[in-house]
Amino acid sequence: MPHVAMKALSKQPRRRGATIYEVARRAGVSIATVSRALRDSDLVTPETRARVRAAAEALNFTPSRPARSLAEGRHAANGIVFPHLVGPYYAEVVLGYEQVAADLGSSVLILATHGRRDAEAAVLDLAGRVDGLVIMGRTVDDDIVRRIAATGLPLVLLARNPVSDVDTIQAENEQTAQELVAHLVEHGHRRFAFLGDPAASPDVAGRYRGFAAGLRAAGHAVPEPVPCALDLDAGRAAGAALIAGTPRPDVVVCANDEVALGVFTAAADAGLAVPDDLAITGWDGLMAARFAGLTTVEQPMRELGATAARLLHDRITERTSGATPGRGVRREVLPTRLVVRASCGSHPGR
Amino acid sequence: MPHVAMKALSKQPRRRGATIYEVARRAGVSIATVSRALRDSDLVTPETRARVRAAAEALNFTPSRPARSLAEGRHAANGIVFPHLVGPYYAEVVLGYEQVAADLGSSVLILATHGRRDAEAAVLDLAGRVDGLVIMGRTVDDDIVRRIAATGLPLVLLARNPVSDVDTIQAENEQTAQELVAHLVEHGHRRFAFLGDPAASPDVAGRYRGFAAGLRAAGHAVPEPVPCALDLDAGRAAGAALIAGTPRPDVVVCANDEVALGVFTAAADAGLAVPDDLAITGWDGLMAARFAGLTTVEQPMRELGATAARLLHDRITERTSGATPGRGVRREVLPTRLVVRASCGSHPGR
DNA sequence: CTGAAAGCGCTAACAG
DNA sequence: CTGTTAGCGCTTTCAG
Repeated sequence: MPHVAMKALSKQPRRRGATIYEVARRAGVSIATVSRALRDSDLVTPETRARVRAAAEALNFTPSRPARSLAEGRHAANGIVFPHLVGPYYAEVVLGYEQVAADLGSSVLILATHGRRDAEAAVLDLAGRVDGLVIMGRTVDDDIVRRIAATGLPLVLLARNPVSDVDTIQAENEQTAQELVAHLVEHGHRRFAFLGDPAASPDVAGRYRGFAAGLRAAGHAVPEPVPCALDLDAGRAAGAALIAGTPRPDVVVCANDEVALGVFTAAADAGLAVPDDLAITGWDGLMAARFAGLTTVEQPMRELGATAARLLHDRITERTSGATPGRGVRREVLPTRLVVRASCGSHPGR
Repeated sequence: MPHVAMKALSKQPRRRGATIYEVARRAGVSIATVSRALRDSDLVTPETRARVRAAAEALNFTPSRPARSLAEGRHAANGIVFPHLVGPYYAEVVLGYEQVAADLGSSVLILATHGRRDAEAAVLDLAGRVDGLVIMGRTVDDDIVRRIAATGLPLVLLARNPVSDVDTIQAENEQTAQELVAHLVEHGHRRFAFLGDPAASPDVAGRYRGFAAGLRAAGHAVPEPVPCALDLDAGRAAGAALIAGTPRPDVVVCANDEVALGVFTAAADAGLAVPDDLAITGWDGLMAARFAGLTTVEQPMRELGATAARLLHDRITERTSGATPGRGVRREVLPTRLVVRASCGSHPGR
């Protein structure tokens, strides 16, 4: 029995809905004409187009995306890889990305690597589904990035250290951190602590560098960073430890807002008043920071994603149109802004 | 000139990286063997497999996803459609979704319809790229849902009213809202206001119904809802209007936390003390609510997404394996929980 | 303006 | 265990 017959017998149709062939038959034209008509080619009579459209509608026809992609050699989709979506930061970045990517006509695929057993394989797989990819920090190693870049897939690194000649977008860290410390020094704080792990993230590393520079500029000693995961619970635990230590710091500079908020909680647990007993600062500019009265550094989370999407799109079209391919690596650093609220010390003037 | 030659002349290769043919040649086997070896079929000698793997690695080969999908008749991907990613709610839901979808072996596509000129077309396009789809409320009309369902694409509705016989997952609204109101009544509040538009979202509608029921149960009159978009700024504006009105309400029950936080701001602007001059409640259980001391109703945002992903996965595999197809529609309602904090009134006992 | 036919790169029968 | 080959559904020449 020829397997063609076999196929006819199988229960599950291999495809949902109609194919271009059925539309063609129904409209009394060839599949080529259907293809043209449906994509507004001007090589089709308005009449024919109408007939084809009617047939397509009647059959509730949608072209098969894989078939289209295979034939066209492109996916009309791009993706973004980030560690996780816990907390507002990555969510905002991804939103900014989706917003412009979709406006630019691409579908967007997302991949959170955190806790994934086989993050590398997942990223590699993703790379095969898109026309371009944004890869954030703390996801996969540089050699994976290199390997993907080697295939010629347009790539943009986000909040991550540059790798060979791949475009990179980051937010400013060092300078604003230094500014923050200068402000804290003005408050008269003397015993500083830094909560966060510079080794775990380029952003945190930058913030710590600025922190250290600011302290040095003021003639203070620079404490070692206190490693801490970037979430509420870790912040609370680390904060409690810091508070219990001797001598207790005057101020703890946290690697992000969630850690800072965790320290807030620890301070409350210990019956300490913020900022008088303990001053606290964060980083990111979350909504929660605002309502907690947390001094922080706002970074343009949404804009980071949006910028990445735009840059990626440029690279993709550049590549397609063969125009000025790879006119030099691009490195963008988006500005951040110190937002002073109550948690860093008393501001009598306000 | 035959177009085969043309092709050879074009600058841009239609495909990045090697094809299965090159790997086959390099490994000295057929493409079928390469395909098998790379997918761990047990119909291949360990030796052969090794040789193929080596060749593939050397060529930095990754199978073309469209080609695979076309041949297999499936995408190994599914998607979720939501209105936007502004604020933590949708982000959490999407995270929960991504988490389990990825664990279950699918790539995930996301689509935010908000502000999209052609949301319907985008959703239809998405539908063509996935093996199954989760559609949230406030995205596209029911007839689009029906149209997609008609193609046989597995579908799950989330935080949205049921449509024909499509599976649906929602969070409990009415009952907990009633419970919330009962608590407020105990506080002695008399003049209630509801901030949010029941017509704009099934969730808000449910909350308003519960609000009304609670008031009725307490023998209070039920005020009309005050329409309000679900974000900070809208909440602040609407809150200001409410505060300026006569008589000023004792308590404003907000459709979500962001609106409530906006009202907080408005109260601060007006110099009113919360909860003594004005009590406020929210809904969702955001991190910011915690730090603002906002009484709210926690809903399992992450779990909503996760549950949707699981249900969708079940439906997809069910369909594929031809097992008990569509064993009745499924409707799940996830529980929510009242979280009392300071904003709803004084709690002397605490 | 329309049709025929050649792929796009891979999977899965089928036949060794 | 491995190779041959027929599609998967659509786009795009190349000829009318």
